[in-house]
Order: sequence, then structure tokens, then C-alpha cells
Amino acid sequence: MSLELPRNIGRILMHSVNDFQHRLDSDLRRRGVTGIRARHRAVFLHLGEMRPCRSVDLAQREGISPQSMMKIVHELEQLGLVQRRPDPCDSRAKLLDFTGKGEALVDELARSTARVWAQYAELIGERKLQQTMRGLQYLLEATQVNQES
Amino acid sequence: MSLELPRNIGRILMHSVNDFQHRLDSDLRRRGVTGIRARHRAVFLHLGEMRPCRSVDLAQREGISPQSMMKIVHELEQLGLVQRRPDPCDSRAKLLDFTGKGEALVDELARSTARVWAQYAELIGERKLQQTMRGLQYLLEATQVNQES
DNA sequence: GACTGATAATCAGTTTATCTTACTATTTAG
DNA sequence: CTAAATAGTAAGATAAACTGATTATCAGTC
Repeated sequence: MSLELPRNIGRILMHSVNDFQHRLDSDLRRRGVTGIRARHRAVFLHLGEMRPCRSVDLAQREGISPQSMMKIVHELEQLGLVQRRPDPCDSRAKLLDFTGKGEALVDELARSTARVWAQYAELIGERKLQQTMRGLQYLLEATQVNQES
Repeated sequence: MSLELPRNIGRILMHSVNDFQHRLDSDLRRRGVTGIRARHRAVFLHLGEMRPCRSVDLAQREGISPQSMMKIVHELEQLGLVQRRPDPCDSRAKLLDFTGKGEALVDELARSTARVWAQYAELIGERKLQQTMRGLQYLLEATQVNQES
């Protein structure tokens, strides 16, 4: 059992994220939230922590190219979820922030995520779920520290 | 700290799988293994457990459409890693299996995965890594049992 | 034994997500 | 003040998935 774990780490990780996204999608669809995709959600979470910020900053945090991020941001703007205004400190830049509608969606996403968490907790127990996710978070922090150097 | 965990589960999962794939890619590239992408690797792992089997079976296991799987299998065939032969029991079907070159790559992938595992073990310790991955595996098994019903 | 519905492979077209390259405006450093 | 770096943007390429339609075959029913 323990010997097989290293061999399957890739599949375990990939299927975990797939299952989570599928559950979150289902929950949001049931609540009538449409037109928003997995990539938008990730950007939303980050913008919530960094706002107001520039497109490039978000791209760097997400680990994708500025051009890809711009496309996502543009879509979010067209959906009326995100606003852009000129940065007073740098006339090249534009600062991103939520609109009122965007903030409402952030709350909606948080509630959906909490419900998926609850589904998982029911399957394996709150304690085990927390332990597992904390382990992943710890691993992730460790990799990021090493990458920055 | 514990209150933030449910809110970030999506990001934690997504960045974990990204980091893993990136490390595996780097390791394989260093070993001179090219032309093979993340999706091929997942198919390889499954085929190793199910061979010989049909394209549809793989698609179902991976949770993707038969058409998508067919495309991947076709690529693997052109790379000389996978063979197809008619199924004697069903003339609609074709059975998939590794070629000798394919089997060699399976071993190469296993060694690369083991090295990434070792990197992670160095970052957070073998014990914690095992505990975390076992937790994810347990969660995944629980979700699959519930989906089959 | 012919008819009907399901299944396997395949073809064609589309969407999504990412990248690279290139260009303009602006800021910053020497 | 010029040169390099940076922010946003545009255009086009590639990869990975999807939906829908087509053909061949199978399996069950009348």
C-alpha cells in the first residue's frame, strides 16, 4: 500500500482537483450561477486578497502570462464583475477591483466552496479533511519558499 | 488559520497539481524524455493497470470523452508507445497495449515520479507527505464509491 | 431471421486556456 | 537625456477538452 503511493501521486492529485472543480461547478449551477469558469474563480480569489492591483500582479501570483490574465480580466470586466481604473501613480497601469456584483459573487463562491468542503467532511470526517488539506498547504508553502530563492 | 482552509481548498488543490506536473516535466526533460505530455502520462498509468483494454474503457476511467481519449491514444500510437489490435470477441473494438518502447517509458515515468516524491519528502518529511497523500487517496476513494451508486 | 436500440470507433467543428511574438506608451536608471 | 525595463494590448499558434454526426457491429425482441 505504502509502496504504491509514490507511484500514484500524480493521479491522486489530478483526480482530486477534478473532483473538486466538478462539485463546485455543480453547486454553482444549482444556485443559478453561470457564465463563470474555474479560471475566473481562481482569479477572483486572488483579487479578493490583493485589490486593488494590476493585471500583471495577478498573473504573477497565478503563475500564468500577463496576456492570459488580461484575457480573463477582460471577460470578467464584460461580465460586469470587475472594474478597471487608471492607476494615479503610473499612467501605463490600470487598477483592478470588484464591482458590487463582483463582491456578491465572491460571497456566493465562498458559500459554494464551504458546501463542497462539507461534502468532503461528510465523506472522510472534518478532522481528516483538515489534516490532509493542511498537509497540502504546508507542502505548497515549502515549494514556494524554495522557488523564490 | 483553520477558518481560512475551507475557503482556499480549490487553490491549494490546483496549485499542488500544477507544482507536481511542473516538477515531473522538468525531471523528464532532464532525462531526455520529450514529446510526451501530462495527459499521456495519466493514460499510461491507467493502461498499465488495465491492459489490454479498449479506448472507451480508458476514457471512462479518466472521466473524459471517448473522442478525446481516441486522440491521445492515436498520438501514443504514432509515437510508437502503444499498439492496437482487433478484439477477437468484438469486431467493432480494438484492444490497446504497450509496445516494448512503451513499457520502457512506463519504467522511466515511475522513476521520475519517485524522484519528485523524494523532493517533496525532503521539503516536508516522508511521514507528513505520506500522511497527506493517503488522506487525498482516501477522499478520492470515498467520492468514487458514492458516484458509482 | 429481420428490426431496433445500444455501443465502438471515428470525423468534423468548436471552445477554453495557455503560450509566443510583437507593438505602443510610460517609467526608471545611468 | 537617452536606454532599458515595464504595463497593457494585439495577433496568432497550440493543446486539450467538448458536442454532434456517421459507420459498423452487437444484442435482444418479436
